[in-house]
Amino acid sequence: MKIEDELKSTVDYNKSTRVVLNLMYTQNVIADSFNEIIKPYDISGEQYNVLRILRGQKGHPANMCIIQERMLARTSNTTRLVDKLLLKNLVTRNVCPENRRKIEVLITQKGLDLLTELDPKVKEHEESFSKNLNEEELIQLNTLLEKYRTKIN
Amino acid sequence: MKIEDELKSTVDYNKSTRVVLNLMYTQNVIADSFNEIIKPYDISGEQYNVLRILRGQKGHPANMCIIQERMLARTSNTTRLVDKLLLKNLVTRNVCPENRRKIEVLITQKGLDLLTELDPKVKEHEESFSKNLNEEELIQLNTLLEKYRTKIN
DNA sequence: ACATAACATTTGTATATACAAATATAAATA
DNA sequence: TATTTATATTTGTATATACAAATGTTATGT
Repeated sequence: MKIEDELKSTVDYNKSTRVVLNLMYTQNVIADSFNEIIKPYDISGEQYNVLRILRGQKGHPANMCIIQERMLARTSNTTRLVDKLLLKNLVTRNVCPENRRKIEVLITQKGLDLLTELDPKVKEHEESFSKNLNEEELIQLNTLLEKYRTKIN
Repeated sequence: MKIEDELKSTVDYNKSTRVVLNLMYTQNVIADSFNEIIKPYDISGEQYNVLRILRGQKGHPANMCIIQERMLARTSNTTRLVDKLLLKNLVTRNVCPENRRKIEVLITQKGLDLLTELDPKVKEHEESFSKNLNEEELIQLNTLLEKYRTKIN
């Protein structure tokens, strides 16, 4: 559906505006649908994102800086995000002995189990959208997005 | 820049995952850059969005339902969003005489002036990204996004 | 060694958002 | 006309986020 119709606009946007609105709107559609999936598991999208980052560490601890720079949305508060995960025993948190400024965050077995349970649902979610495009179009969309966002100085 | 590099991933994502992450991440880049623009004017992105909807009404009042269905992100609280705009005298709010359940929201001259001042900056913002693509690619990106998000039942 | 700067994280506070329940009005039905 | 249902908005509450300032630790320069 055209973005103008989604947003009930009576006038057509120009191409530059359309891309911005299309991107913002599409991201919202994806995020809403994703939130439906994780809602029963009582974690937020951001919390899920952190768990994924920690699993990607493959046993190596991640400090706050690392988590922050790998997150989709650079939240200003990784501390409180990790707090929430800690309360649910999905991660552990310890002061790094080599550099006491740093905090070592690790995913627990419970956290890994949660991700394993979610994996097929997340895969299904991703594919429910991507199946609307063929292989070539998927590659094209990825390429265009990467090209689009890159600010040239 | 590849999404894997942006998110400091050591492994490559599959195509479906890449699109989701690319979309989420790109939206964040755009939103962050947009927030920079409006920050000096002391309004949030959502508030700007509501003002744009109200200007689009061309003098016709909009009620809460209309505002909500035209917003990029369907916020669960249009009331408090309009509250904020009201405090800054950017909109007026009145009970609709024909249907006292409805609220008529109108943009004020002050609100229109603010938008006029922001217009060139917003245009520049949109074009700073879209200039990375040529005409054909822009059309392609819009088409792919519209196709991608459309859930087939 | 001491002062200063840089780094990593946390905390305070104000604002924003999500969700459900409450309120108020209008329309439909018996 | 009284009752129920539907519609439109608001409010309460809990949680999340943004931003700046504060804290604690390590590195650097004199």
